[in-house]
Amino acid sequence: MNNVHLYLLNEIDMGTAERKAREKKELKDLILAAAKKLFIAKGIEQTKIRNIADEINYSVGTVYVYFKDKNAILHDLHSLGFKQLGSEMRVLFAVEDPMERLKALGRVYINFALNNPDMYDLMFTLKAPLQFLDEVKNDQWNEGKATFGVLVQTVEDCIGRGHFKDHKLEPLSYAIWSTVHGLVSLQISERTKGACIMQPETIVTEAYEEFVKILMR
Amino acid sequence: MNNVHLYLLNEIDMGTAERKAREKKELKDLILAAAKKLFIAKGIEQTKIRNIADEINYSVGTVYVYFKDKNAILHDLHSLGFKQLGSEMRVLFAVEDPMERLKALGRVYINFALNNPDMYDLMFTLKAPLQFLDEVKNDQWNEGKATFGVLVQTVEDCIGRGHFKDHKLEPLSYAIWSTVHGLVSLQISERTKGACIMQPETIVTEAYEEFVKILMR
DNA sequence: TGCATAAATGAACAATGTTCATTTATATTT
DNA sequence: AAATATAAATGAACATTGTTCATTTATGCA
Repeated sequence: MNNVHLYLLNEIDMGTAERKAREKKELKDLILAAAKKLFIAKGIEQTKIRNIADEINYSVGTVYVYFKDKNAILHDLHSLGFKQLGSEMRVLFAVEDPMERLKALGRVYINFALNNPDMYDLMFTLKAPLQFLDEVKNDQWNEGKATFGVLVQTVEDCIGRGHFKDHKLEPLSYAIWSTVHGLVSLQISERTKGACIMQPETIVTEAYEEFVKILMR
Repeated sequence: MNNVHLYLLNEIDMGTAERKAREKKELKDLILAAAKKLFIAKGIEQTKIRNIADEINYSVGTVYVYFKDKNAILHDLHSLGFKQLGSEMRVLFAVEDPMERLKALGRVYINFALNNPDMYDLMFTLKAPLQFLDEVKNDQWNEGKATFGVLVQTVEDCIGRGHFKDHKLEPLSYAIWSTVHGLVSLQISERTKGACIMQPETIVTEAYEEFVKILMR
């Protein structure tokens, strides 16, 4: 047992450890991908852990080796959603005029929500992903904070250019967020179907146009 | 078997039938009251049919004699919620100035939601009460339609007094509904906790003030 | 009092999230 | 290369809960 021996052993150890870590991550990602696929196809409630296991040809128990419980899966997917929405939003920092950027932010947000309604529910409505935070991590909802930050930054830029005089930054930002969230969440929870006279397919974008008119006047 | 006999029999029949109908309604209301109490105390998901049965000292089966399934209970409670919210809103028709009425409608709506968060979820977020509609009744969501109607009527009155020039009635009304819905639903789904710097307790009312400022300018 | 109808019951079932003792595969040591 | 130790995967079994239905109990009527 000389130094060289030990050195080689450690090298090998490191190599296999890395590979194992990579394989673990790959299987975890596989589970997440299957979960997302099934959520989108059949809805979140209708997707059972057994379905996810079947989808990737693993046993139920394996899912629980990689995730504490269903909430943990939901939380990870919720984080993936924020990664996508966040990057779509941050692209808009390329828009110089903050008022134009603000308008575009709303459009991006609305499109994301209507194109990914289950993801949106996970990110902004369901309690499950936040329950995971309560149980396992600290209270900070970093994903939401970062995304809201993009909006606040943009509103601040607007104020810097002389808009929204006599308005408080954060309450105003929260009101704007609420409007677009309300637009899409009423649509996603199907509260526009039986209640409106006009076609529900266009009400969200039409209403956003009215909101923008009011905001910009 | 003479006519008088038949007449008396029918009289009695009618009386007992009425009493039975009343008793049936009373037990149904009892179940609903127990369900509401438990929902508020422990949350909707955490309230089991067995809990409701225990609460009123009846067996599980009895609940299913009076309600098709849990969705039916949720739908009836959702309707009760709309009765309350609707009457609170219609009181405001006493306010002559439609712009003042509009402001007050928002305050009433927000207060209702924050004081009855579980009811609000039932009325505007959860799918369950609407699933009952899909299964049993026609598609019309009459409760929502009537309540939205109060808002539309008020916005129409505002337009009649020269406000909101160049705005479409229903899209604008939907945008306003969306804002207050967004304000309260983000709060109820606890998306303000980890994301905002300021105290989440006051953010809803502060943001509503900002929205009103923008709307009325 | 006996009968018919309605109401209430609760044991049993099905679905589903979760656990854990056991088995299988992989890595390490001799 | 074989033995051993460690890690991963397994699926049967459990707990919870919505739901059903054959049976029992109560009520109204002849």
